[in-house]
Amino acid sequence: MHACHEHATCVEEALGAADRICAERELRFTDLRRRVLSLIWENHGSSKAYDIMEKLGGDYSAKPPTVYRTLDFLQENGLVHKINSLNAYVGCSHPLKHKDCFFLICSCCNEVQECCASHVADTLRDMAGKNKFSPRHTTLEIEGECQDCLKKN
Amino acid sequence: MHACHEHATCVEEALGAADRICAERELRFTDLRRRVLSLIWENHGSSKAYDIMEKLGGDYSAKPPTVYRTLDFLQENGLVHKINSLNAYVGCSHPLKHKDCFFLICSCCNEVQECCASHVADTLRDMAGKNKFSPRHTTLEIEGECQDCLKKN
DNA sequence: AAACAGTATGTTATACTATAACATTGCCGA
DNA sequence: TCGGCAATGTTATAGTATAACATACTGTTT
Repeated sequence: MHACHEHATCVEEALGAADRICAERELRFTDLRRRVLSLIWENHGSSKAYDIMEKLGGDYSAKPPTVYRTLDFLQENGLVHKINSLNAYVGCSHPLKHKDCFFLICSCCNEVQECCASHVADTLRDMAGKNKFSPRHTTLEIEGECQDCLKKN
Repeated sequence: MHACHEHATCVEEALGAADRICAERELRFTDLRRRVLSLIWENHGSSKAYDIMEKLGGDYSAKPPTVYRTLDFLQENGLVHKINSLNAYVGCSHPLKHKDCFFLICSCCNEVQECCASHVADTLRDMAGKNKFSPRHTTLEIEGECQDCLKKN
């Protein structure tokens, strides 16, 4: 499902992008934030907050507020997304232009693909408009089976 | 936001519809199930599981599994929907034909409007297809502000 | 009616998800 | 170096959900 065959590359790219974004915005991309983002990207699927917490373990012996605050920071800056239907978090594949994206969640291999399709966003905006509704944030998560898993089964 | 000005009517209609659906499917629409569905419909907004639990109180002194099991039953039979972004539940406005619906959630008045628009569903299905993805269930929740609240503010 | 099977509900305990409130540390400019 | 602010640590608790097992209810068969 994922286009990235050399997975270490994904992680490095994501961290590099985060470095740049934080530098531009004069935000501190601290060791903790870097480590959490890295852990999230090391997963092809989505990451649960408490799993991240355990992986931080050791030196950090992190507690919930530490993890949630870090996740909040990453979300606010478009570096990760929360998947509401899973209570889990995924790295954003294209930070900076991360508006109106949605997710294809394979319940077989657990991978999550982020998509952006402006015509989908347009359709949703039109529909909201017809209902006289002013949208602020859209949660669009489609659960199903990805191509690879369909082939296998 | 809601079309129903005589709110008691909504509740009665929803209970009546549930009666019919359960009868058709030879399911038991027990007192507990009826009561939970009624509590959900008495709210214009969405209902939290633990709030429902408290309202059941008295005679029932319900505990979490009782409430969640009842909610599961209602969901499985299309009588209520879970709003993942709120961890809350709403009554389904048109049970039996409850496929591909989505929600407009006003964060000002907390009302939730359920919508079905086949062209939205079509757009999403196309998009999934282009990504070689076979969708099973879609979570589409749009948070924003409804017409009434926009006017007021 | 009594026995039975299956569904529904009750009960106890616990897992999982998230935040409040306050303390401490670390960074950076005045 | 002092003061201020951002980041992280710490303790406690709130909020959401399920597992596992016990009991009760409903309808059918004998």
